[in-house]
Amino acid sequence: MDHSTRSSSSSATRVVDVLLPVALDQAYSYRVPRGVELAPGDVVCVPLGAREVIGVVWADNPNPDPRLHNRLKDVDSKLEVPRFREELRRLVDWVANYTLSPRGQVLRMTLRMGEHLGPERVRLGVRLVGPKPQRMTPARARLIEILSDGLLHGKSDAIKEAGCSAGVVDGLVDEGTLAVEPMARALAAPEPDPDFAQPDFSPEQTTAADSLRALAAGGAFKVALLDGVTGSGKTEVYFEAVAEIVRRGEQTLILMPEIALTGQFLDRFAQRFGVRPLEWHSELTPRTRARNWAAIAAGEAQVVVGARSALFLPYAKLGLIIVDEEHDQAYKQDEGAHYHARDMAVVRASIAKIPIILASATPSVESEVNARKGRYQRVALPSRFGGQHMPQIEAIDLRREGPMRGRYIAPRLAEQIGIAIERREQALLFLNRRGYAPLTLCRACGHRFACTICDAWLVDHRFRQRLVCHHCGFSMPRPRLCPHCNAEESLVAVGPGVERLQEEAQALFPDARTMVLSSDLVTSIESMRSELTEIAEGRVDIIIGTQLVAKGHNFPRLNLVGVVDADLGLGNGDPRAAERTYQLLNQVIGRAGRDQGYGIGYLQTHQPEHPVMKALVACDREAFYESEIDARERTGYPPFGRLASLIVSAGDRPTAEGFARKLVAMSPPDERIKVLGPAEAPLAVIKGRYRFRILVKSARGVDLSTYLRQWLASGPKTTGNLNLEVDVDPQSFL
DNA sequence: AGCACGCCGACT
DNA sequence: GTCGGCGTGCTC
Repeated sequence: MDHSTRSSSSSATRVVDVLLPVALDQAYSYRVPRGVELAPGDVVCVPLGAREVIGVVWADNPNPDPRLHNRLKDVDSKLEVPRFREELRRLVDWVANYTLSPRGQVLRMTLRMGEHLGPERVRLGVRLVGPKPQRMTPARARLIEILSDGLLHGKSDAIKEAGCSAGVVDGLVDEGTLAVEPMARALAAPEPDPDFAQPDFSPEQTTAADSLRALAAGGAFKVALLDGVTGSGKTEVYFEAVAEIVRRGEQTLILMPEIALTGQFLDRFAQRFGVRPLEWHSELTPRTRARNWAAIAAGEAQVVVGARSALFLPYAKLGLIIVDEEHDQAYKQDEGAHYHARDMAVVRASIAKIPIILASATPSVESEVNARKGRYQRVALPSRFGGQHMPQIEAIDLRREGPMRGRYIAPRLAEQIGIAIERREQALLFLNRRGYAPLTLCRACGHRFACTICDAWLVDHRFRQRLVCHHCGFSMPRPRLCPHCNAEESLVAVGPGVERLQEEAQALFPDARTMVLSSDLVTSIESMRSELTEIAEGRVDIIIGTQLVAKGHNFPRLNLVGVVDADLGLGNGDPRAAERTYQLLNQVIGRAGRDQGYGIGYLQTHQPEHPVMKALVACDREAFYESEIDARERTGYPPFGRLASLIVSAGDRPTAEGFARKLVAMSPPDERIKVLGPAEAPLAVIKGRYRFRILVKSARGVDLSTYLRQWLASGPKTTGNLNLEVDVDPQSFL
């Protein structure tokens, strides 16, 4: 009897497989305690080793592995959050499978809510309720003055405003002057009003908005490419699709490549919908992150604007995805799971059976080809809003009319900047290079300052007074003597960076107000936004910036853009170099003339005959896409073929190279697939690690992920300091 | 990802 | 003699 009871109770114990947010591909099995009901998608707390982790029930497991029978632990508890929908679980599985990442690593991105889940901490407020105290002090007077409206003020706000301590409040509470009460929780996500403001559209915009509204109302998986030149009002047009989804009571996700730079976007959204959307990015405080996560999961947040990681959040009822600036390479994540957020957004839309809008002024070649082949619906806005013209673009041939040695602003460009300043307009000098100079060398002995653990020169950063490695972060003070030959005053800075450009601009225009915008000078999203506001309000004459300035700001007084080195991105042998240069320069020059409508861009180049420069100068984007699509088709590069890159790295060169060779030797033969290399990676050493690259190239329809998985499973395994990184669909070849 | 376990250098 | 460095390897 004893025996039968035990066996019946053990067969009644349910077991579930729980996926954990750690680098594990496999789900772990846990027993479900009596009285707990669990279904796939439930968020649970389980023991893992010595700690407790949050995981998600992935499946029922009627036949747990008998080898584990007495090692199974119990699920600790079920969290009071909405269940993960099947749509999201399938996305996690899909992305893990495609990118060859452990499923747990992908799951981790969906659970980024911090440790602050649970009931909201109550905020305390303070209010004036009684007569003035008998003893009045300056601090008490300030506090009472602030509260004299009789309304409930946040306790900490009031204290800060009065410049007093919490003790002053407590004292006045004791005397009956003030009362402390809990404050109602501010809504994490106020509701956007789809009819808050009616847009004033041109006929062209109206047509585009109608198409997108129909797409949104269709409620089925469909991809639209919203292809509109800078200044054409793309954002306001896709807001109409958002409004449609808001009316349906569903959620919209708007992905942005660089959420730090979206201050103006949030305001434009508020102008259309009356409130700001919910934000999701890496700089949220843990508390806000948890609150926003919960609002998204509960479906309270109707519109979410986020960086790529927002794609993996557990939306309650996602109805539309918009990928703004879809061509931007910031969508590619190159750490941990290597994924492209635009591509995975299309995957999520297809799994969820919802529409998706890809927006860009310069679509990626991939999206452009999909639109040409009819796989994506093209919605075009070919002209600027309000009859403004696109900026005119001229090349400055540095071989014929370059600046004198050691200077970087050509006379013709300098002259135009002078004219712009006289007109009280702004000029933007664009150079995609941080710091003062990319190389420092000794005039006496030729010594060049290189990073000791990377294959790279040290970049002179005058602002920080240091020489810095851009790959590992190493930095050292700029020495007075050459460390090689001890010569004094012999070090020279070679080549330009934005800081040096500022020096030159300041020398040319001593009365002009200049400002450098570069990612290494940005300390926080807030300071960045305030600097952008300063520029937008016209308190800067010459803006000097890296690619940070290319993205999505509207500077009303900016009509002149000078690209200091238009060739910079072209020479590195990357198959996407031409595309990226075209997109970046187009975007930067598109900053000009958005309000007054007579912008002009100058391209300083050594190769004005290059197809990218010719297409830019002629404002002929068709010519660019024709030549680029043709080249990709000829060479079998994406989207006409597929690529994966394997980077093998190790603490020493022979180990890395030996492993890479062994790996290539074991690649399964397949006539549709070519395995190239190994070759030394373009950056052969980073942080003291030697890197070799293997390139896998296949025809378009080949399932590269499966091929790679089978290959790597049978190949040599990485141990010790050997590391293998797999990147399916690599974007960059550095 | 954590966290423990494990095997070699400078200290209460 | 221990404290602790972070390399290696599990975690149902």
